[in-house]
Amino acid sequence: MRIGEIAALVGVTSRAVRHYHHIGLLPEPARQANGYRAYTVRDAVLLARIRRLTEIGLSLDEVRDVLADDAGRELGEVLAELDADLARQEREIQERRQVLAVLLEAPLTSDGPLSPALAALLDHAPATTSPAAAKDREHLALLDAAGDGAGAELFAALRPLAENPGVLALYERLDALEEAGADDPRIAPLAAELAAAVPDEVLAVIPEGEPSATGFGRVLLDDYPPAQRAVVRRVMEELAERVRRRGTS
Amino acid sequence: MRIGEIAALVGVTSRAVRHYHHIGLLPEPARQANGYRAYTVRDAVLLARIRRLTEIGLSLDEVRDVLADDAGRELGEVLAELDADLARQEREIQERRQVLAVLLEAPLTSDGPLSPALAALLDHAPATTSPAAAKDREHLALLDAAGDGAGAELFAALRPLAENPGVLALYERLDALEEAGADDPRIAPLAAELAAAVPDEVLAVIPEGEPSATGFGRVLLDDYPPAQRAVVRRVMEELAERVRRRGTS
DNA sequence: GCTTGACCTTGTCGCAGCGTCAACGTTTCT
DNA sequence: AGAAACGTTGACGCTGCGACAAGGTCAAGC
Repeated sequence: MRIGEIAALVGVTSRAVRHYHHIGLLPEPARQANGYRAYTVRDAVLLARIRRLTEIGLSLDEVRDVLADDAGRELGEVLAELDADLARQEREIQERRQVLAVLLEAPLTSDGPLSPALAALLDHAPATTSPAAAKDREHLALLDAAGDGAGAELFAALRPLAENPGVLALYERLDALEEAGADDPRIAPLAAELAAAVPDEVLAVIPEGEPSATGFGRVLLDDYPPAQRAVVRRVMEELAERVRRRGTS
Repeated sequence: MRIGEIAALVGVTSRAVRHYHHIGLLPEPARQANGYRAYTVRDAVLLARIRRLTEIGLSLDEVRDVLADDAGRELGEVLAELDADLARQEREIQERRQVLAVLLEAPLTSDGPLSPALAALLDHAPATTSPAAAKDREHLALLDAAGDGAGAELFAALRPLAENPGVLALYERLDALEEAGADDPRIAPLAAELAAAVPDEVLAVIPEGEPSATGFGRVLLDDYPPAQRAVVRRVMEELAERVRRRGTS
């Protein structure tokens, strides 16, 4: 038999047979005078076993192991392990499909899919075209994807703030500072009002230490032009101060 | 932000971030004087969206598509397609696990897993140490894995032959011819008795044409030493003759 | 005898999504 | 000042072959 014949007989491609030779899974048969590989029925039987095992789902390495110690014992182990692996994959797929089902249900935001916690928060926030609000939403989305899962509590704690209609005016006052200098007189009062609007529940979620020391806080500040940055820094300082007072009282 | 910071913030590895740069998924940020990449919050937000999408199961190409036209419309299509794909995978896994369950149930043969049809046949065949019988089983296993699924009917048709206790004696007479010449006088009578033992049901499954013309028949013959080959060839010819007589009658 | 087409040969690249060196420069802590 | 922990580019590795390149071989038809 030549390679095309044995491949067709067993139901694999010639390329696969050569691949099995290359990785030492199937021994190279003798050659004819013209250099063609000359296969025997033994080879075909072995190749057929390889095909059966790969069809079940074994990797070529596992096939090699199973063929190596030709007791049937190892096969049992490998199959059991494979079944466990498939069961795990099945669970993973089901979980992902559940996530997908939720996402397909919800209206699609332009920021891509969000966690349910954040989606709920944004749902309750009023519609606005304020750039500062948009930036805030981006920052929340970033925190959402940060992966540590700590965002959920924060989002829940922010719910009263989102429902507070006075926040819109504060956002507009922040927008007005986009081109202002760091010494603008509007900074101090706006920061005070913003800090006052933050509900106490949020304080419990704020991480310890100076806010600008953590990478996240510093990076957020860098995202703002000078006057806005001054406002945000003051708000963060004020909140940190409230955390300290609360911790000692 | 430097690369390690943005990676930790979003929850991916630095290597992944560089990979996204390499494939053009995430634009390269400006560099600091020392050559380090300097990331902004914009980059982090974009990277976070990438992470959310890949976590859902999108390929990087699909992520690129979704980010490209930033309507939410394409995302819906991609997600639906992804869900369909996952559903398909889930079915495949379930089917393979069912196959596995059958295999784990049955006693493990040294020839590896067999189709249920062949396993049933070999279950009903008497135990023997005859080399010819072993070779026969190998050939059947080969046919079993040949993949065209045509083996199942043949195996069912062979059931009476397997249960025929006289077959053992015939196998032994075939074994005795292992070293014999092609002109041995025992060839003709053995071939006749073997052919007679083959039940009529088998004839319906034998493929048309001269048996030695098909690759499989010729190859099987080559697997035998001369005298045994002569026997097998005569049996095949005899069966072909019976097929013809049956077809015309 | 010559061409055509269907085989065969070895060797290499490609695929998805990074992990993991290598070999080297920068920053930072002690 | 030295070490540890960052950063840089570049390249190979993993799975299981498919696809191509650049030929050599063989049977059949003209």
